[in-house]
Amino acid sequence: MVTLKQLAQQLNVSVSTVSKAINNSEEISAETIKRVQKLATELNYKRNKIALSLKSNKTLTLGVILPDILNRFYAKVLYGIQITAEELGYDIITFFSRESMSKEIDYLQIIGSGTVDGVLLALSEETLNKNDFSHIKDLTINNTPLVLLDRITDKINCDKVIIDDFDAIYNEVKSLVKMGRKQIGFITAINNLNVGQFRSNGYRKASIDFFGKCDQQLMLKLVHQTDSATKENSEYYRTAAHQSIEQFIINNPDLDAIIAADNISGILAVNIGSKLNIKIPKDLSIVGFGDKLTSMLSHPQLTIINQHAVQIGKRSVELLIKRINCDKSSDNSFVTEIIQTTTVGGSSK
Amino acid sequence: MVTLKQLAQQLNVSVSTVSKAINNSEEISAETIKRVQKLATELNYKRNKIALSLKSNKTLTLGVILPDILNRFYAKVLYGIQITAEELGYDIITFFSRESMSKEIDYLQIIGSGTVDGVLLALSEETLNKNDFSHIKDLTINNTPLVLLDRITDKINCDKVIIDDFDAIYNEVKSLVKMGRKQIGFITAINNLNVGQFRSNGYRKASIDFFGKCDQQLMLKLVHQTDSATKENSEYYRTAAHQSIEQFIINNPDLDAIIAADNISGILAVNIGSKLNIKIPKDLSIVGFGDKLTSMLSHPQLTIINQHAVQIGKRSVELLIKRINCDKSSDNSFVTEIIQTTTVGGSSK
DNA sequence: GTGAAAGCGCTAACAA
DNA sequence: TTGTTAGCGCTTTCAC
Repeated sequence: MVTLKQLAQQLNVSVSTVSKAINNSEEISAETIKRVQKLATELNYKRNKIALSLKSNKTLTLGVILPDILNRFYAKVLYGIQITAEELGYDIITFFSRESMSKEIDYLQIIGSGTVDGVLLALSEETLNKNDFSHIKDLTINNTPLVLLDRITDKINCDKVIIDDFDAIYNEVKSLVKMGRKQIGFITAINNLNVGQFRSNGYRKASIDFFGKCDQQLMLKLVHQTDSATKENSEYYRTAAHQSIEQFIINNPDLDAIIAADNISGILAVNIGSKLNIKIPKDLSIVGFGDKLTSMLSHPQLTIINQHAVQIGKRSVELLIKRINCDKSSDNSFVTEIIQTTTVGGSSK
Repeated sequence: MVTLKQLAQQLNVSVSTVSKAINNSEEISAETIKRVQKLATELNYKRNKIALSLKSNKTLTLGVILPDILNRFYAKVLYGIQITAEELGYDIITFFSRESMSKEIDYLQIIGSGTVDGVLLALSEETLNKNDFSHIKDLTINNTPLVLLDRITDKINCDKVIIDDFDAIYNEVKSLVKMGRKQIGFITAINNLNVGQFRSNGYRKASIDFFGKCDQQLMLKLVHQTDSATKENSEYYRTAAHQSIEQFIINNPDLDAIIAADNISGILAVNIGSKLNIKIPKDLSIVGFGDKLTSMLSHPQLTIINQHAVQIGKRSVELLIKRINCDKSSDNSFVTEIIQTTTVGGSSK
């Protein structure tokens, strides 16, 4: 790595002159600037980011902690984060907590040592279950801006970006009712997450509003312990979940619609329904979470609720950087931004 | 952020004493160490990574450039990278080139300014097409260790990690032949990538070896321009590719096996075959790339060739860090590591 | 056992 | 217009 010092020596000028010339300072004569910059490009000089960070106390780097990158939703979130961060001149340093609280703590420790200007975090399942957020409050003490996304908690005071989980399901039930569906079931494999709860609540409220009651028989709650992300839970889904869903469909022959709260149950339901020779979506309309690709991969096509994951990433970064740049003293109160979902494809168009 | 200086002032000792005490130096008396460390934890002192980097000329950070995180394969690669990097004490800073050469160049520029100790790179489609790698050679000049993974080129001299694309397909054909399949088709949507070519070549060679010829009629090459990653090419797959595959299957009624070179065509083929009321895998065995989850989501189940993406990420990091730590002068020649694929699930077990 | 000083690469206030 | 100096936070050599 060539340094200012080396350039200065070769050109017989001082380091500060070179520095100023590199930065096109008006203090420096046009000629010197030219000489300096010529040599700089020749020697492929790049200003050392580390040194700049030390001086300016800004790293232009954001820390990102996501629970699980193998979940397509978070992959899209990360995509949105990276693209947007880059547009705004920031790098991202990325961690995957694998739904583990201790990993989350480790990563926050690493991040807390001056490497980042701000943190984007989606809480791990374990953290949410234990309902303990002390490790995150350290950030606040350090005055590091934080944006919580998707997996959030009321217990931390910061900017947040979420999707309208409750409304998403509520509106989906409403729309299915409008299309003439008489018995709408609900499957969830994520009732242990707060987003999962919001979705269940949306279903319950809608059931009561539109059918006068919420029949527990129509709600299938799949329960499994969180595996490490590498295992992908695929064994669980392949066996236990598969059977439960099949039983659920068989036990409820009058079902003419199913809403799945997570992105895998929906696809499974389509496959199982199709195996059971049920006409989808004619006799059974199935709605799940996901995106266009998810929808395309299932056959017959699953109707999907698009969570606009990229948008969540994007808005989170925008909020975070705004917070980083805002005057600490002017205590702008924190905002919670709600990204609207939309329904696309399949049967409910 | 509390600094050594502040600790020193509060304790009425010098900065260097504090530094040594924090680092448990033997020069310092046990008592002082205790005093210092007590205050340090009290004030939540963390040594400033940036300052350390500047001093040591090591960042303990790796740069990662992947073409597309929405591709599950690369998501898994990234997962493997992060986990392994963390184990070895490194952070990762992540970029997605979106298959664009200019993005790749931008990112290498950013990375080239002293922020990372080494680079992990899977080349963008555009870079491979243009066959121009000058921007990458800059790294070599800078003496930044580089590991190319999955998408590689002979033109760059560095460590590489790839999967055995040729053999994977070759062996799959072999295994299908052994199971009595008489007419094996091949579908590829990635013939523009070098990995795609390897796979096609594996099919060709195997066809010639086992059937005495390679019938062009049995090879379907899907062509589409690269969209931005957000668009997910889903429109293309939903329409044009879907039709082409359907025609392909209809035009080749004697087909009793299909190998798909990419992870989407295989799933599409399953869905289309099932729509055409073909018994899968009894009458038509379909093999594609992917992982357990992919396989589980298709119905009937796709047989899949597992690329062990996590393993690729893991080995890449290990090679890179080994290279970072090795004596620059001792010119250990570069290695190319080949990760073996395996076939799982579905019909070919 | 402790401290002073130099230096990593850079910028910026101030001096010349 | 150019150069000198100090300092960002830390480590490390060398005095004391």
